[in-house]
Amino acid sequence: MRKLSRAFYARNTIVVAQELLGKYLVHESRGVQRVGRIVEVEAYLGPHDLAAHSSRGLTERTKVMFGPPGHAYVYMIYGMYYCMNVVTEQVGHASAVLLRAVEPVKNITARTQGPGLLCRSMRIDRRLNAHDLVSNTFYIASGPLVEPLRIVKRPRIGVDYAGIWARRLLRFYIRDNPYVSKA
DNA sequence: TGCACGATGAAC
DNA sequence: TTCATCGTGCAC
Repeated sequence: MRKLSRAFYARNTIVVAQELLGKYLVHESRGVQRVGRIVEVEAYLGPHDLAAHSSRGLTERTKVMFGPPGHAYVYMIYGMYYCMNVVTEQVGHASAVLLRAVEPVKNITARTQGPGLLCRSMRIDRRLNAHDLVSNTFYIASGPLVEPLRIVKRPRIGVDYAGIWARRLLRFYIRDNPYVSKA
């Protein structure tokens, strides 16, 4: 397992999103290290992307998106779930990749299909917002070399309000992987 | 200071 | 299709 560096995140968001597939999300809390293999993501391309939170401008909630790459943007949705994103590109670009599903690898017992369940199963909550992912307790790593993944591209989920941006193929997942969300 | 609503998930 | 549940963003 090789921890991803800041340089990995400081690149084109669509590239980072697709390369995050097959990587390992690691979170250690209260002495328990949980690991999940990322199988589904969505790219959010900055303030001009009407589906992205950063399209509302720099606010208290979205300021992490406007910050440096390689940090976690964690927010609460519908009053009961958290969603986790990885900030990409350069400071001010306000782009991120939403992690939508992982395949359980270590110390995960609950379901992991969908962004809310992913966070619940890996004990990711508001306290991890703005956390640096180039760290020792919360990070993403690459595993042993594998054959190229078959990646499916689809429109993003739950962003129908975003006009033409809702139709762009910015949701990526590993073909035939059973842990991809059904939505 | 109030209020409509959401990058969800589950039940009906 | 409806509902749980609450922080955020914006209207007033």
